[in-house]
Parts: sequence; structure tokens; C-alpha cells
Amino acid sequence: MGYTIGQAAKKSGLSPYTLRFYEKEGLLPNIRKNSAGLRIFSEEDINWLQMIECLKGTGMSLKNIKQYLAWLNAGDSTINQRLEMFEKQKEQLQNQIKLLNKHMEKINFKIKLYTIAAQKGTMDVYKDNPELAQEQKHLFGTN
Amino acid sequence: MGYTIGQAAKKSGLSPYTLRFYEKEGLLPNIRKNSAGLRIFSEEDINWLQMIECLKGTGMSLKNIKQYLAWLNAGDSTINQRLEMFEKQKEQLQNQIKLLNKHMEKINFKIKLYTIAAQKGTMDVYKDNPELAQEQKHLFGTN
DNA sequence: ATAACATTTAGAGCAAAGTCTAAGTCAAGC
DNA sequence: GCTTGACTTAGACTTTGCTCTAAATGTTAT
Repeated sequence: MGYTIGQAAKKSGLSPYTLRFYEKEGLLPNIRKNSAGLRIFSEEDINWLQMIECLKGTGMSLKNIKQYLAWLNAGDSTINQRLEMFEKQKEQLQNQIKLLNKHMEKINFKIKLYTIAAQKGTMDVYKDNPELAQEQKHLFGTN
Repeated sequence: MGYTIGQAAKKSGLSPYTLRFYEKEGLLPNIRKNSAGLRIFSEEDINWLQMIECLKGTGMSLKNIKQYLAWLNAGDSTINQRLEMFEKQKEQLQNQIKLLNKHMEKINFKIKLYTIAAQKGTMDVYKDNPELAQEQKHLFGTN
């Protein structure tokens, strides 16, 4: 029926330091304390930590997460702001994934290149594999 | 035949401050200077900046990028380290993309939820849409 | 009942990655 | 020949997000 800070840390993958820090910052309101003054994290608190991880992991700053929390606490009058926030976050996330896929292409090319180079023991691979030069230019060329 | 720092900044999307900072940190070796002492960025320098962006964008620290640069400069004897580095980076990137897709599911759910809530003007949406509660639990439940 | 361990607080410290300031140089346009 | 604007340097400052320290208190196992 509730987790200590250490247990919550394990469940969430964050450190106890981080959890205290988040509480200090106002990102974890309403954490209960037991008679000895120890924080008791509820299942709900753990879920909220997961939401924080989701937002943080998609590039939202703690400051903006705090804003979202404020809207949550403000009730129904902020539904539209919250919807708008998630829509923006979605768009941003789509762009982020697109960008990462582009990065993946470059990394895959480098792996291909270095695999050949490793076999030959030299970076001088273009003469035997002229198509690599083309691909290189396509992936990295700026003009 | 070469860009000033301002032009290179525009081309790369970084600020002049950042470019100077990168040079100070040793991430941009061999930047030429003209007779007046102005930095002249070559096409190659711009391409290298793109590679930095790729590595940084996939979570590599500047310190590790510097290590890669050191391997590049060391020549053929470091081909295997570089290959290994890119393979690790690829794996990490795959995990990152997987995680972002999970985050995307949560965000899509929130958009669905808030869209309904916005129509109704209240967060009390579960009674009319009991399937949402299920989905919520599936996406956010911890046990 | 004592050692070992987890937790509490306030506040200091830290690492990463920039970002800016100040004082000076230089080239171009009016 | 003077102003405007981009550039130079060294070095200080900022932001974000933790991470740790110290001293005290509480809990658990032996």
C-alpha cells in the first residue's frame, strides 16, 4: 500500500535524489508521509512519474511539465490547453523520430563503410566500392 | 570557397558561439583562418558539423565525439574501435526509437482523452467511454 | 541494545553544453 | 574619415537537471 523512496526509485528507474529533487521542484505534489516522516509513494504517484518520464523523454523541460501539472490541478477549465500541449508534443515527437531515422541512415552507412574497411585493414575502400562514394555524398553532401 | 562563422552557423543551424565553443573544445580541428584572422569553414568542415549533429542527436556526448575524432586522426589502426562505436550507437538508437514509439502511444491516448474531454467540457469521460479506462490502465499501469 | 542501514533536511556542488560580455580589430558603404 | 556590422579573444556566467554532503532520526536484524 505504498512505496518508500528507495522502492519508488527502483520502480521508476530514477534515483532517490531525483525523486526528492522533483518534489522540491513541485513536480510531485501530495506525496504522503508516514508517522516517522518518511515519504510514501502511492501507485498513482508511480504512474505520474511514468508520465513525467514520457514527457521528459520526448523533450519537455521540467518547467513545462510543471505547467502541465498546474493545468491538471486547475481542473476542467484547462482541458484545451492540455490538449493543445499534447498535440504540440506529438508533432515535435514525430519530427524527432523522423530525424532519428535520418541519423540511423548515416550510422548504417558508417557501419557498412567500417565493416569493409575492417576487412581490408584500410580506409581506402572507395576504389573497390565506388558506389560507396555516391552514397556518402547523398547522405552527407550539403550543397 | 569557404564560409565565415556566421555563414557556417546558418548552414549548420548552430550559433557562432557554439562553433567557437566546439573549436575551443577540440571538436573542430584545422579550421583555417584568413589573413585577417577570421575563421574560414570549408565544405568538409560543414559536413563534419553534420556528423557531430548526428552523433549528438543520437545521444553521444561531446567528449565521446572527441574520442571518435581522435580515432579518425589516428588512422587505420582504429578502424575496429570506430566500427564498434557505431554499432553501439546503432543499438542505442534503436532502443531510443522504440522508447519514443512507446511514448507516442501514451501521447496519442492523451490526445484521444482530451479531445473527448474538450467536447464534453469535463474530464469525466470514462462513464460514457469505459474502454478508455482499460486503455489507460494498459498504457500506464505498473503492476 | 547495538550495529547496520534507510530515510530526513537544507543547502552546496557538479557536469554538460552552451551563451554572453568586454574590449578590440577589420572591411565596406556613405 | 566615420559609422556600421561582423568578426576576434579570454574568460565569466547561465541553465538544466541532477547529485552529493552532513548531521540527525528512525527501523531492522542479531
